Amino acid sequence: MEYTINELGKLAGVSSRTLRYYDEINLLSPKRKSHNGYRIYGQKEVDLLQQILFYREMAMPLESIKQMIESENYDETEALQSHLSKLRAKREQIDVLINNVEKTIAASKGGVQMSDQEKFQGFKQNIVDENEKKYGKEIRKNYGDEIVDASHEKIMGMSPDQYEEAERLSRQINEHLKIAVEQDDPESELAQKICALHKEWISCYWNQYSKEAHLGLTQLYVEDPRFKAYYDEVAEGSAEFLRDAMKIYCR
Amino acid sequence: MEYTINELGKLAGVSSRTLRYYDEINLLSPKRKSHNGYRIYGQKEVDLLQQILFYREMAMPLESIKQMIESENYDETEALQSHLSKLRAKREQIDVLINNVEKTIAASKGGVQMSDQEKFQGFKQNIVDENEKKYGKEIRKNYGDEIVDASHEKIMGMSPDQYEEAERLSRQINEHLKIAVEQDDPESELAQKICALHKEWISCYWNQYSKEAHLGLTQLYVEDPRFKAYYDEVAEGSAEFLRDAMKIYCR
DNA sequence: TATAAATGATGACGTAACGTAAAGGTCAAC
DNA sequence: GTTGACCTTTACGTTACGTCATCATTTATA
Repeated sequence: MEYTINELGKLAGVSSRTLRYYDEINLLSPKRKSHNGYRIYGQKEVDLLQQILFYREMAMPLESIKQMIESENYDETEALQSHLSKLRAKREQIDVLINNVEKTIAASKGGVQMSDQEKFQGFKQNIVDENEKKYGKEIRKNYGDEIVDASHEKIMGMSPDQYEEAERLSRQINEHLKIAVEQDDPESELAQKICALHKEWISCYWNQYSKEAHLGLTQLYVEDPRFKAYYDEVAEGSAEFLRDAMKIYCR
Repeated sequence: MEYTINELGKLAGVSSRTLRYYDEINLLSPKRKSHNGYRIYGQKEVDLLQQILFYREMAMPLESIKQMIESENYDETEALQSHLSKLRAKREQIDVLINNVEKTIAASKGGVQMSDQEKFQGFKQNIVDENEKKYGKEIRKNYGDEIVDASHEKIMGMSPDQYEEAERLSRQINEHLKIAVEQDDPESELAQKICALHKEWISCYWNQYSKEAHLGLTQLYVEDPRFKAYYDEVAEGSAEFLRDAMKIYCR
């Protein structure tokens, strides 16, 4: 089947402007242009648009969608599996929200009290979304979709206590790092303690821990300018220091 | 409890910029400013923010949220009930999407075929969203939340056939209207037939039909400049004509 | 067959909901 | 007494389109 821009738009529930925009940013170009310059979309484009809309539904920025689709190691079936897990996570989030609203109604009716913390249960999704926006591409490139999705699911399921614990660990690591970088000895007791803390910390986000993945992560801290910037903020050169210490720790 | 801007932001999972922006547009202002000009939020603001985030989660534009909250007949419990029904609708949409993805996986693996129509099942949400954006405020003002939400739920549940039927009716009405307005007789057979068709048409969207609501709707067509523009597009003065014909029809 | 209406194209400007950076005030802590 | 953590306002940038305006082409109708 071939479709004109409006036909495809109607089929998929998007405007023709949207399709023109997608063409403009090279996200989805028509199969060909007819002699009069009209955009003609074919079967392949229909399927691709479906994929794109899946990702868009998940609030992924178009730029990231583009990267994903363009990457050579893009596997459609894998992508669909990732969709599924994300959709399931989203449904769970909504269940949390439903629960929250029901609680709120009960609280407004009866005398049941809700803590301010509780009132924002279910909005934590935002953290995951932000994560996706900021680091999505690189992490997914390095670790694959399943791990990232699993991590996000884990965050979503975290209780306030667990979340607080992770934050506390993170602060502790950073404080120690500042001192350790000064001393500049990756073999020192402090450096190795930091590695242990860091292991604890990432275990808050990962489902299964492996030395290889952990070492790979600290390497990513050095290579990715945004992670690097974060650690340089903590202490100049702490990304490199952490990686060197981790090399020793992971032996 | 009192919170500074960052404390509240952390609690609710939004940025301080967001809170400042909400203050700027008078959506959520702090309880008071401390002597040094810092924004201080109190209990009432915490609760209101929770409400706002609920609506935002449903992709409602902030401007509409503002209108809702500001309207005198804003009833918190009622609003929460409306949240619930919307969340449930959203969960159903996600179920449709999950179904869709599973089908797509099956189609890519086995020989099962999927029609292009089917490929975009679940994205229909967009229609509802757009509706909300364009007409949300006025209709909600006139008809209350339950009716609007119920209507949206009904649209979400429509099969492609049903949807096509509604579209067909709409086109038919418009064609007849063009002729009838020319003749300019609201009592004519044609005019009354149009009313019957229009009843059929809105019954596609409404759960329970009433003459009063129907008459009210055609009155809204005359009063609201956007509906009016739509009907003037069909035929100059057709909004008024339709209302006049409906007055007779509803007797 | 002429002409109106629908559909397409390409700019170009507008918008919502913030992000982000610049420039500067305030306050606890070392 | 100055450093660093928060706060302020001002202002420009961004994403994903919506919405004209203007022009070409295609299709339906008089």
